[in-house]
Amino acid sequence: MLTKSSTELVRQQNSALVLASLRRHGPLAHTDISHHTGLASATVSVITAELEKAEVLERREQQASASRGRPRVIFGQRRDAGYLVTVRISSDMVQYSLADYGGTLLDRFEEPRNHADTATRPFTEAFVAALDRLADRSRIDRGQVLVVSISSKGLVDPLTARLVWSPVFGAQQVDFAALLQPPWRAKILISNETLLVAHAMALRMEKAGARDLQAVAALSLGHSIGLGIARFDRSGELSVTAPNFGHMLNSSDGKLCRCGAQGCIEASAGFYGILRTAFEVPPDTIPAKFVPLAEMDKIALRARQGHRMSEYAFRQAGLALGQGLSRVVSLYENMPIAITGPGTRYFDLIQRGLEEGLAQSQQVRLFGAPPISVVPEEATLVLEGHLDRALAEMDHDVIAARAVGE
Amino acid sequence: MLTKSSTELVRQQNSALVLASLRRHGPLAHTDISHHTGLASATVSVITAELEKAEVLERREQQASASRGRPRVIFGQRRDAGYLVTVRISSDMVQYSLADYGGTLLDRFEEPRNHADTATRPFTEAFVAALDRLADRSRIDRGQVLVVSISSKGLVDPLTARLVWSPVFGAQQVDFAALLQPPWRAKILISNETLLVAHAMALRMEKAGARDLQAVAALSLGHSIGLGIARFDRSGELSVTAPNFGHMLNSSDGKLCRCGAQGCIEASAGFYGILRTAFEVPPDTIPAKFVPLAEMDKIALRARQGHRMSEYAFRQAGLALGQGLSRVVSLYENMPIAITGPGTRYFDLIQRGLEEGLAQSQQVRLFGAPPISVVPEEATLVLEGHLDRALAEMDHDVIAARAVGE
DNA sequence: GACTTTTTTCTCGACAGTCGAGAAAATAAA
DNA sequence: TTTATTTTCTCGACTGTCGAGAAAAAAGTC
Repeated sequence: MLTKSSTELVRQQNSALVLASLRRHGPLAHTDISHHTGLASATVSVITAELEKAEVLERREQQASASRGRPRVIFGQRRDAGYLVTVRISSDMVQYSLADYGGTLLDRFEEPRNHADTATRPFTEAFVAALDRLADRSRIDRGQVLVVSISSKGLVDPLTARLVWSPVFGAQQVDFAALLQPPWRAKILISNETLLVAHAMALRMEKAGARDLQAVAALSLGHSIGLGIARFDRSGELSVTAPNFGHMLNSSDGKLCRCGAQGCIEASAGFYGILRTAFEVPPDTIPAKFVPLAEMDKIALRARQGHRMSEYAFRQAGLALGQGLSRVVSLYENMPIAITGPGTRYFDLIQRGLEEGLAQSQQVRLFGAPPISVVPEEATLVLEGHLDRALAEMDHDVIAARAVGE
Repeated sequence: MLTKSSTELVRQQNSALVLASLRRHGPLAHTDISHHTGLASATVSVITAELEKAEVLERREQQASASRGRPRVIFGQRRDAGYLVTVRISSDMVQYSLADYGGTLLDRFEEPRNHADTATRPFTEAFVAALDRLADRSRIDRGQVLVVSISSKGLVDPLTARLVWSPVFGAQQVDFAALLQPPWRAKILISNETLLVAHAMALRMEKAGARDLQAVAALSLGHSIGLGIARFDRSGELSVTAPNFGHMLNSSDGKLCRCGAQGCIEASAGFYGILRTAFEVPPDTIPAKFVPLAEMDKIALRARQGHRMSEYAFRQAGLALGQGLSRVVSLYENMPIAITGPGTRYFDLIQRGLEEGLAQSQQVRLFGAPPISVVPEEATLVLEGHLDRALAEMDHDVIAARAVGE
């Protein structure tokens, strides 16, 4: 159902536009804002004045007044308007970061995890302690942290802010919102990790000036397989999803996946799947909990030296990925695909199978194979995604707060 | 990118809201419009007055003034505010319908097609002649037809209004816009047939009061296999797509599809695929151009009587569909699935395989199988979809016209 | 150092839109 | 004929955007 519009919503939309253009282009002068947003100068004045009064924007003097004329007044986010924490959960460590409203990283540390340990209790305790540590070290009032953005591999329910299924905790759910007691009042965002990568890739490509960009997919290769899809909807807004790609049925080959099903893509293309094939272990063997990169490197080395079974294992992984991606483009549309994650270092071994798998479908035969790029720096992308989503959320809240009179 | 908002856009949005509520609930009084849209009474007055002046709405006296008080003034669409034509192209016939702005069907006829005939020329000539015939028979000025909505199975490019790949014309494209010479000024809409079914199903379910409805999929079974997905996006608007489901890779079983690829779902689950398996024809045999329903009925009869190969053929079809649907819910989300098309009459033979195929994926194991319903009246649904899309387009144009001062 | 030029920001009045309250209209019941 | 009831219509207040031009603030010019 459509909803009614009103003059107040107009202001909200346009305020959001001003904040968004400041996010994209950095601090801007009145004139530039007007130019980027398409709003009349007078309108920009009213909006910036309001955001200034709300202590969200601040004026900065222009450093070198290059040209003559009245000097520009540059508006920028007040860094202390709020803070955000990002938490990146992976199987072997948890990374905590603190950033301000300007998007500047203030603090960061990692805590190793024991991947054998699947209990949630030690984790939740460490989580609360880590947040306290972040706040204390930077001397930030806990109430000033407005968003905590959490990412993990696996399935996520953004509405209830819970992990539905993760490789780390399985089906055990963690209610993050309940962990943050009163001095804390942050909103919890929870996202699939590869969703954040796709989000960041879409931002990068948009910034790089890809004009007719419709959608981008990110594929993360590692112990598990993740996919994120970022699409610009009709209204031009970015909407990202993390389909259950790793556990989508690939083929009824009986390969046991650690999720308990058989024939998942991950059972062929995840590190444990590659290892199993390379060592000719029966496909219904329960998968290894964790495969160190060093172990994978060894298999890759053998494959590059011509060892048949190792070569075959990587090729089969590529095939499963290619077939899976062909299904993605069949069910969505052709879109550029960015491959990230630790598995990118074996891309040479995977590529052939991947292309072969892609080529089998009508979609690819008709429209050609989607452009594939390899972007190894996954961690950077994840952080970019975290920041953009958390800051957008904060902007949104700032604007909504005006309505109830803050 | 977000776009700026303005008071004019507010009026557009709210006018659209009024027209949409009139579409959903039929002719309404001032008070009811206000209630349904949430707009203030005064606002409704201004909007209806404007639409009345634009000759889009008309006042109708209330028939039986049941209660006392000032009698209500009912607003309804002026039927003569514009007309639309729907064209449904299928392999054996083309159906033309004419409807008015109120959504009432005025005329309809069908023209048989020779399915052996894949040339576009005879078709385009018949198309133009049929449109002339519709206009003449109902004595409607050609300029009054504002939308021509065309549907076919296959892949469609809505932007250029062309069929990209259809079972009827293969890769030959038809430029419909070029066919309509000046007295005609209708806008061409072109949609995949099953997309319209999904659209109509979403409308029906919304009307039936499904509150938390996120998405619906429609699966059409016949000589070819079609899928449509209708989703309510964040803004609550319905967005529908027609993924290339029928030609998504199912498995590398070497079954030749009529699209030229191997292993498509259609090659197992389309009528020609079922026939091929039932008759134990080698899977790389070039598929039959057309399988009469009577022929399929015979195979189904044999299957129901226990003939092993026929039973197996249907079961394999179901398996391919189930596996395909499991991939759909893995890549999108769990959603109700409505099955339509001539193939629904064999649903009893397909069901087991379908459920088996679905059950293999983690998504289904975690969230359960999506609810499946059988809705045989495909033609009705297609028309409903046509009407809703065409009328929405007309409403949209009416409102946009105000901006340039009509 | 006073004036001019240039550039930017700020301010004002006009215009478009929504909203709530209450007046006006139109009917049935008393 | 009057009253009660229901609906539509109208008016003034409020919020918002926009264009034009005034005001501000610097550098250049004589």
